[in-house]
Amino acid sequence: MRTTVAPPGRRRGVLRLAAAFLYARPEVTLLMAHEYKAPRGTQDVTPGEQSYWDLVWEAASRLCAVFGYGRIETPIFEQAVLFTRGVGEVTDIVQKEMYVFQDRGGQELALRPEGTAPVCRAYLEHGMQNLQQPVRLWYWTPIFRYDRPQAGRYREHHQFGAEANGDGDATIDAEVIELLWRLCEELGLSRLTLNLNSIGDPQCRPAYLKALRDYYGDKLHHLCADCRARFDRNPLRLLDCKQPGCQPVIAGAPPIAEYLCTDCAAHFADVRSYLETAAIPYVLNPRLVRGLDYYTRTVFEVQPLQDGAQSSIGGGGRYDGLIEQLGGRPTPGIGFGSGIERIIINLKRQGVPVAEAQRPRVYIAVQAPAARVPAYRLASELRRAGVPATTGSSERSLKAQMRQAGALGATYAAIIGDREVAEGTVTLKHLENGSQTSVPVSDVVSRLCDDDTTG
RNA sequence: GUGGGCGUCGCCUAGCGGUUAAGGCGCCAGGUUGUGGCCCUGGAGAUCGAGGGUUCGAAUCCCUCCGUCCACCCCA
Repeated sequence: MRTTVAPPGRRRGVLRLAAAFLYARPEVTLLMAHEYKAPRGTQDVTPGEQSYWDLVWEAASRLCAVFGYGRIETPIFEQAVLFTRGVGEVTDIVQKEMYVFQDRGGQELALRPEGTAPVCRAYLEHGMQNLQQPVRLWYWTPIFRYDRPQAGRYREHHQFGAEANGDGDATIDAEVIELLWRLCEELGLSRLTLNLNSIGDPQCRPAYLKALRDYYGDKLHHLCADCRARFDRNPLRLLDCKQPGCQPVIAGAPPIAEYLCTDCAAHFADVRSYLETAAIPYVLNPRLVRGLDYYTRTVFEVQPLQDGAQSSIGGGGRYDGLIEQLGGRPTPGIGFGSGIERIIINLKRQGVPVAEAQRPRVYIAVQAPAARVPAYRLASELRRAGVPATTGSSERSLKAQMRQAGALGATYAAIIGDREVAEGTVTLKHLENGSQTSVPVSDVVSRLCDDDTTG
């Protein structure tokens, strides 16, 4: 005998039909719980996380003030050509990671994929060449890259960065590096390495690249597929391949230090000596190269000692050709970008303490309907006096409100009920030692302002 | 873009062909009449990521997609 239950396929069909019917009614659609999710690779920074962000923001802004850098904010999107021309057409950032779109007027725009080019654009646009040089600027901004997300790598992340334009002297290199390093110090991060290298300039780099290609030319069959691609596209990158099989070849490669022209070599020696003067513990890393086309001479990067993958928490370098590339007069520049999320990951890993969440000083519990207005008036007066005050809801029992007061970490609970309304008082309970007293309403504000230490 | 692991209440986890899908945290409500944190009791909360398939029967097996994590690539 056949069962009356429809086979699964058909049952689902019926359900689908019902669903289609429901969805056809807009008022129902709105009620259906829908899966709204933050886009892939993005995240919400909830109140519980803010202490970390505040910590980094405060250290960064304080240091920038000390170093004499002024904050600049540039638009979150720019003409796409700014980046294709500035960062380099063949870089990964431009080729496969930019969020590019057309606005309704047909302009090609890009969500900012890095911080340096916009700052240089603003430098030119505002005629900052006419200010005292160098012009020292810093920024804190979201950065967008269409990448495959993983730990510490997001499609939207935030960077704190600094740029000094208009002065090619090695002291500026040292200053900018010192700023980044001091940020790490101030935040209490330890076990970090500051890698340093010089990749030369248009005078000497071509000769080095030729030497590198000559050396690699007959060894391509020993290399990984990535390296064979790098050989054509970006030979400097051959040097920092992590494949074990490529290491012997890298070890025998000509070191760039021997190919630096006298100017670059002298500049690099100066940078190093300034860093030593400031006791900044750098490590020379002849394999350190950077992925953006605009870098010249000094390049640097701060890394945690641990794991290798996308661990860099900040890096940068000199870009003496960039401003000219963007249409300005030849103008030297140097800067860095640091990833806030990655800094925070390391703060957490290293257990760096952060401020605990903001807690109300007083929680005002409403015991009876007659107390609603007096309770709200008291809350308003307290806030006006700068005392963090949170009110309970008269819809909940006193017990529930007291529980909430404790959960929020309030120092005091101010209880107002029929008795207090009649007497013109509030019952003030100190939640840590449990003591409570009756206080005239008119005294509560001064009592909670002055009395900072005891109950 | 390439390769791999994983997806069960808000969070952490059990279950791995037939269970009313279990527990902890958190949340809510009680433990007598106006009071928190500990304890006790109860409750709400999960179409087991989504869609398809195999099967009498699927959270459990297969496929696709999505998400997430790891490595590569790249970078902060």
